[in-house]
Amino acid sequence: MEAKRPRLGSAFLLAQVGAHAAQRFTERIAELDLTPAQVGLLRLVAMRPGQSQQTLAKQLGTPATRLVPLVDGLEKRGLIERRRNAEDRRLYAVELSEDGQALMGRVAQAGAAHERTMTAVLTDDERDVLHGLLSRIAEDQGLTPGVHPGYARGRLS
Amino acid sequence: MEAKRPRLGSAFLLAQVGAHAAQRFTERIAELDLTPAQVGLLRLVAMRPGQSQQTLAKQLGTPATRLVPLVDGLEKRGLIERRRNAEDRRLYAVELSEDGQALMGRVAQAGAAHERTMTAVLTDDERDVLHGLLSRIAEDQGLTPGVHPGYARGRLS
DNA sequence: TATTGTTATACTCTATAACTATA
DNA sequence: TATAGTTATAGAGTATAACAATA
Repeated sequence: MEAKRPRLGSAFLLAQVGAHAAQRFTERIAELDLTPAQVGLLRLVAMRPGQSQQTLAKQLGTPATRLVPLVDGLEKRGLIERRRNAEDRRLYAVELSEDGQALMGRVAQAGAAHERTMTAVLTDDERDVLHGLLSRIAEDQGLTPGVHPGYARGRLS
Repeated sequence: MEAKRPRLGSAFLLAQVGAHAAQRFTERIAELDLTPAQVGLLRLVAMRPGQSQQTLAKQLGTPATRLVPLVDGLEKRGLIERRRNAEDRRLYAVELSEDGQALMGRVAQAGAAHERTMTAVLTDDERDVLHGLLSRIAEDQGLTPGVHPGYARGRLS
């Protein structure tokens, strides 16, 4: 029973390969006892330390209520710290702890290994070309660098 | 407060742009009162008509129990038909109705429009290059043509 | 006994809204 | 009164397992 093979557009391929990439990365960071949501938050906190939870939520496009248990878990593991803002004591200033910074180093290693396996079939030149095309699409589509759109909808990967 | 801008790898860009592409496509087909899960099933049924629900579930990588309400909804709308297999009456033979085939034509139109907007920033030559690179990665990673990996984990996007 | 399809239950996850503390 | 953070509730969606029909 042979299947008809419809022409698959680049948009579908992007969604398909992108979901696969997210899935594989999820498996890798699971070895560090981290979920994609946690890594996304850690990455944002690493990029911009000291922000309030409301600000973080807005940047991730997620309701603030989702951040509370996320921050709770990472704080209990000693990866991030909530410090009270002296000027406005309603606000927290969320920062990475030393352990958190060390863990982000391991996340970066996992990301590098992930990068290699995902693009293993390409030559170095082709990798550069792909990166350039994807960067231009990301910018054209108004995507925030380093922020996965999945946060806005609860679906991570 | 300027942010450090870490080097974003192609793997992350793939996940980010891919999730965005899936999100935008979801919005487009919502105008046809369809979800990504429904479109994925319709596409598979269109490619290989007459298969049983168990076979469909295996190809989508999803538990068979998820297929039941999915098929139910599409059958009630008259888009697909469940016919009993005469040789083995435990099995259904799932097929597209005429309305279902017509709707898939509109889905294809939505997909084409989606394709144009997603790659609007690229030249024709660049579109071909991107399609070639993504196709090779998809094959190298063992992805099934036309099947979005999200089915296997419940997350569609 | 094995397999297809279905139903039922429990579980996870999410958002909405109400609540507390601070401004 | 307005805002940051938290908690509580209810809802949607999922998988696991039990069930009925057919082989």
